Amino acid sequence: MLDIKKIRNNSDKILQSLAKKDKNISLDNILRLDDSLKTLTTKLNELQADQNSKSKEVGILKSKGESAEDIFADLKILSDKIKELEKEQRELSSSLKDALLEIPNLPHSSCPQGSSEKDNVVVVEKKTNKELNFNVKNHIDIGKQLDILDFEVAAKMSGSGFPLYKGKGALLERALINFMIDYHLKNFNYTEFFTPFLVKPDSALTTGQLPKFSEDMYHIEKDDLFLIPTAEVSLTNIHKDDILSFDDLPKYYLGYSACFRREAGSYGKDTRGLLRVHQFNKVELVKFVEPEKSYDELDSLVKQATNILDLLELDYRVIELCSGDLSFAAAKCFDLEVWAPGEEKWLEVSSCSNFEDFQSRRGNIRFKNSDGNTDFIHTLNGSGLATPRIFAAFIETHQREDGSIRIPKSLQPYMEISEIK
RNA sequence: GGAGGCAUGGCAGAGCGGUUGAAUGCACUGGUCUUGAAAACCAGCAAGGGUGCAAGCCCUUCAGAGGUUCGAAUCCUCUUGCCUCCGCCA
Repeated sequence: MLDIKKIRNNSDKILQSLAKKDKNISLDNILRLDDSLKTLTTKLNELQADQNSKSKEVGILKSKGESAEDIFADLKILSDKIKELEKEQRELSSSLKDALLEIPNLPHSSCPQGSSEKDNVVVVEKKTNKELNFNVKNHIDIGKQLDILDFEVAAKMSGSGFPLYKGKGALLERALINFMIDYHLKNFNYTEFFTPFLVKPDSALTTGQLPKFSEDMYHIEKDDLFLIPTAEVSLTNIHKDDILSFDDLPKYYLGYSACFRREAGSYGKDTRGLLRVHQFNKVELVKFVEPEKSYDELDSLVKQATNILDLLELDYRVIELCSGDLSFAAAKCFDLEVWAPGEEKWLEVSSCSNFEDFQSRRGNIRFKNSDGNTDFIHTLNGSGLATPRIFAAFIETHQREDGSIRIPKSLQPYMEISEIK
């Protein structure tokens, strides 16, 4: 959520900046509502001040045992008027808030300009694996041949888009998750969480999934709960409505979760096998940091996620998203993509974003700064990483001519085998 | 699922329908004292909004939403959360 004061005072600049993300945004309605609300509030405050002072007089008279009947007539009129204005104020401010919740975050000035993914910038590209000089298979064929993935059986019970990992495949999936969690825990100062997978609407509002993107999530109607599309939702809401103390910052949180996404409307495009699924596993990193440091924290976040790919011996690139390709809540974002030689495609396996104070305003997450004043904190998150596409790229990259899969050194302790065959 | 209890400032914890934004303690900040620290003493210390160059002034907020009343932290209703007991259960 953007700061209404900033919108009020710099509407042209803000609109210009928003247009880099979405040209169709208008602030007219918001400015109009804000103006009405301000006028109304000023008037209401005057009446309330009058009411307060007169009520105080009543208190004094009563304590002396004197009659206050004369004042009551005045107060009755005041009271009626105030109730009327208060109702109007409630309506106005809730309309204003609803409108503000629909406005995306401003892109950071350093983001490349552009309207779509075509304008994204490759900042790092690292291909260290040798070209495979045999008949390269894709992950679906490998999965079938080694009997580690079964999409047919999964579809029988859940429909398409729900992978079933089997045998060494299930082991590999579990090993990847544990390896990634341990890596971040051992090398950086993260606190591990295992969070709820279902959350209340308010939580999804904090991180920006609601109100605009309710169609993307699974919703349990009976209990009004949403299945989390990412652990970002639960991890960020740990501090909803909190005021964190400056000495406790930065806070680095990590959590594995299953992630659930409806992916409505994405049929047919890159949906084969593990490429786009409704349920997947992800280790998520979330940071709560002071505003001055959030861009340094973004850099280190990207590095931390990237290191995993180095250790898994995968080919990858880091993409800096252009303004037009940024998500709703992000001010700046880097995507990590791995090369899948069987699919012959780059697969997005991580998204590392700085939200600045966009989420913290929505979730009312604040901190006491070094001056002792409270201010909204900056939040960041990054996948570290999402498994299904890692899994696909992993078995495609490490496949051998004889059909087996090589397990890199880093992962061997987690699997206790050096190959899947 | 059934029965009951509770919800107040960073924390703990008072609070009669009326000069209560809210006693007190802890924590925190500044000062006095001290070579320094501790202790003691003094002072300050909620958030949000409006207005003003500023000092300041005004308004709102006692889980949330409604209601009663001239006036609500205090009374009523609903919602949410937590706790205790019973039932069920991996």
